[in-house]
Amino acid sequence: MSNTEKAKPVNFIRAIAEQDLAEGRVAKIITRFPPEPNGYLHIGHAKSICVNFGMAEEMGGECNLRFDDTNPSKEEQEYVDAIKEDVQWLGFQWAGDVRYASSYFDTFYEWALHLIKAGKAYVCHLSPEQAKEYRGWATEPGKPSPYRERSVDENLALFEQMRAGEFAEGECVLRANIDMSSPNMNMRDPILYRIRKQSHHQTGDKWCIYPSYDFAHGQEDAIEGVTHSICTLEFADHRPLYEWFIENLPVPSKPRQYEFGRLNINYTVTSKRKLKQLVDEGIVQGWNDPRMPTVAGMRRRGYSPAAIRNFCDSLAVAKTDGVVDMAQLEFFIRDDLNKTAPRGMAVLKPLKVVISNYPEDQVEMLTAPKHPDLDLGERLLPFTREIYIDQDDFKEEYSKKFKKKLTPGKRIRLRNAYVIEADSYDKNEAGEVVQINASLIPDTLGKNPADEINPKGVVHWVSASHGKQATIRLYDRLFTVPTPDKGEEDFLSHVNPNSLTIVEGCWIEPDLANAANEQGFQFEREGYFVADRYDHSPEQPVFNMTIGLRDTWSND
RNA sequence: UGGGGCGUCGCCAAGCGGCAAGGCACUGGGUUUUGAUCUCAGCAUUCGAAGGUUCGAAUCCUUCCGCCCCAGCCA
Repeated sequence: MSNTEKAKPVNFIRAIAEQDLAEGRVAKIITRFPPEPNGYLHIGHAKSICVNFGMAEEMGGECNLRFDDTNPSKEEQEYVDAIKEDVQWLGFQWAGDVRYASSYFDTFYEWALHLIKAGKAYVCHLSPEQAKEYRGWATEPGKPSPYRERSVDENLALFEQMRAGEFAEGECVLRANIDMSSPNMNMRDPILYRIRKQSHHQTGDKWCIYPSYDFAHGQEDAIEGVTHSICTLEFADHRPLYEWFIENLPVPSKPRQYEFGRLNINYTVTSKRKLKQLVDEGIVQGWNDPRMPTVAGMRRRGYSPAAIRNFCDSLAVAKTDGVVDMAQLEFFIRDDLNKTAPRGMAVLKPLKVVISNYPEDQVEMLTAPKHPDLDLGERLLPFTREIYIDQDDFKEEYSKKFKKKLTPGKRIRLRNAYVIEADSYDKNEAGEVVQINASLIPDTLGKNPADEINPKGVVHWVSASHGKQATIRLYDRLFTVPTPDKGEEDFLSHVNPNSLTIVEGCWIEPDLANAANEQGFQFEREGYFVADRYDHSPEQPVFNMTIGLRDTWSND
């Protein structure tokens, strides 16, 4: 491997774009990210955003944000707002104003008229069931609709009636006149317009007919001068139709469509429909639940935009439809947070330690760097006679395996503080260890004990009298199987019932209570945590676990 | 099944006729007041399968096998 730069994953679309630029086929790369506002963006969209905005950015081009809002029955303004926020949070800015397919509806209507006049579109009164029959099947060609031969004038009049609301929903549609025997089902007289008597989040009640995806998408691209229209593999079959419209309509430019493999990650789902189901059925607490693979969820979980972008950029843009390991995403989350997150100490399962030879009323303000490498300044750690350590860091019996834990008669380094030795411990009626009685080894601040009996391990701690209490929410994967949406059973049957654990009564070092919402930290020896975007306050601190530290030792 | 797309290490993925990059994961060593980080090392005689062409094939040709997508008045 070269030590100056890492091998970058390939992007075959980018290679095409570079060639188009070099050969002068296009003067500037224009891409677009075209979500339908029918749900929140997820990690798969994040990759698409990185591809579209990233390519434009790096190649001196532009990328539009365009809502593909051609179906009012599924779309909402809430989603429009959330999507805009997510794109910007990821660190991208679209060229000019936000675009809407719906703002081109007048043009699409004119173009529909254009096709009718050219004898290339007709109003079809077949019912949905009949249309399905007429469409034929893979091995058998479809039959022409009995309405296919209507005259131009009749079609013009009928289409005007459709537009005027004189037909009921489902009564008729406008179809293109292409090829009922095409092996590509998309070419068997596809629908251009259907009736939807619903108000639209952008256009209100202006229309009761709405263009189909196929009749809209390429033309939207053409209107905006998009040069490279990038979408996922399942649209490859639509490309001939995309091109048919571009060829048969007086469009201002000729965009080209390219498809790449959609991003899948194991132990989660990336389908707006399924994510919506998790929300609607109350399995999670909303689209921005930290367990969700949505951009808003990952944000609330404490994933940084940089980490998400690094992950997306590590993925190749290719035509294979694979499933990426969650571990790969997690690597980039840790990688970024390790480099940037201030350190702190938090005790999740408190066990009191009383240091018998430390004066009861004494408080020493120790200092510790906020980051081991970065110059983020120092924090103050009050050290007192009573402190808390984690229950897991004390073992009643010493063994080689527990050499890094505190055990009776053994010493341990308190992180950023002194070395102590456990003298005895107390149990309650239930037999649980409730208190450690220890003694402080003098003159061990920043140095090893004079007797050279050095501690083998380091544990984190919080002052019992000066620490603050906090609620910490722990997360586990949302599904118990790698591919919850494959196989026979409903994906909901694989939901992990223990994906959320709320731990009350955790102790955090005092400064941490003042964390700004959304500030991420590394709680040393535990993992990365973020002050909840909505629920955290200095009075009632609430942290969400972003991800645990890499753990290479077998826990007992 | 007709059409479209894809099959290279557990996962992602280079390679495009000259003798298998890289990342994640994993394993082992070193450093360490985070069992983290960092660091060093290991990790496909083999490229879905079988034939063929060639001095030489993951790369070319045949056939076969497997997986995904379309058959909504969804996008």
